[in-house]
Amino acid sequence: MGITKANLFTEEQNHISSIAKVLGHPARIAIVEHLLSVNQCINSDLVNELGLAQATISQHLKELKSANIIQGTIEGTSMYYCINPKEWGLSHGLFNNLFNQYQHTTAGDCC
Amino acid sequence: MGITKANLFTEEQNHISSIAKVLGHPARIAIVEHLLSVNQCINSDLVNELGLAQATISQHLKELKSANIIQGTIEGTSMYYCINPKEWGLSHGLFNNLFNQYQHTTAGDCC
DNA sequence: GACTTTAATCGTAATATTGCGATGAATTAA
DNA sequence: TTAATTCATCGCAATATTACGATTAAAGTC
Repeated sequence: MGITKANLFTEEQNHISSIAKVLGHPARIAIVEHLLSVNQCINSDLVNELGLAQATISQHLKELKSANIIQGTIEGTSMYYCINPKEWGLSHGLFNNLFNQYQHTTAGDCC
Repeated sequence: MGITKANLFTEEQNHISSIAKVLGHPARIAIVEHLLSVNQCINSDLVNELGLAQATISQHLKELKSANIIQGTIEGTSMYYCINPKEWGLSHGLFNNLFNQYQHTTAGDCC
């Protein structure tokens, strides 16, 4: 069937998994890391940086943008992309909550 | 062509994206959250908990296990699963590093 | 030995993802 | 106006993912 049964899960589970899914590709991690270090850049910068075709980078940017992880503004013929501060902070919180749920103390009776 | 060009990226980029990819499905988030709260459980527990078929849960568990996020031990006819503390801590660090790279101060000249 | 429980694996169908060449639309430069 | 720059989108091929029924294998119960 190939279609995820989103209705079985909570809003929060769907949210964090959708962020994780978008980060689940090395090119998109590389894009995000580049944006974190240079603050903002355009498509062609990333083509030079990563060695993927322009259409491929554009597609990855589209996915990052549709997940609200990045945002973009037009400037002349260029599209400047940067991290979306709000969603970035939100995602940070979601992942922190998840990872911090692990209790070393009570995890003694583990497999 | 549907195959990720892993050689273009660093070990760390491939590592964090592979963890993100595995967490990029709400069922696997739900499985991990359940393991975090009950410490250990078996396949059939998750079938009851999530409402997905046994084969589907088994497949998700396999992916979580192949990414080292969980581990399992056989006990009779059951397979007990739990969080893999080492990989969990490692992943926590990777995501923390990523999210903490965002600088509110220098991000003023953003798009 | 026959039966139950448990879960991995196989096979299959539907859908999604990845990557890129080609095309098109928009702005800037000459 | 013509040409160059920039990037989104289309269309396609290769591959991966999701979901589940059916089957199989292993261990425990009667």
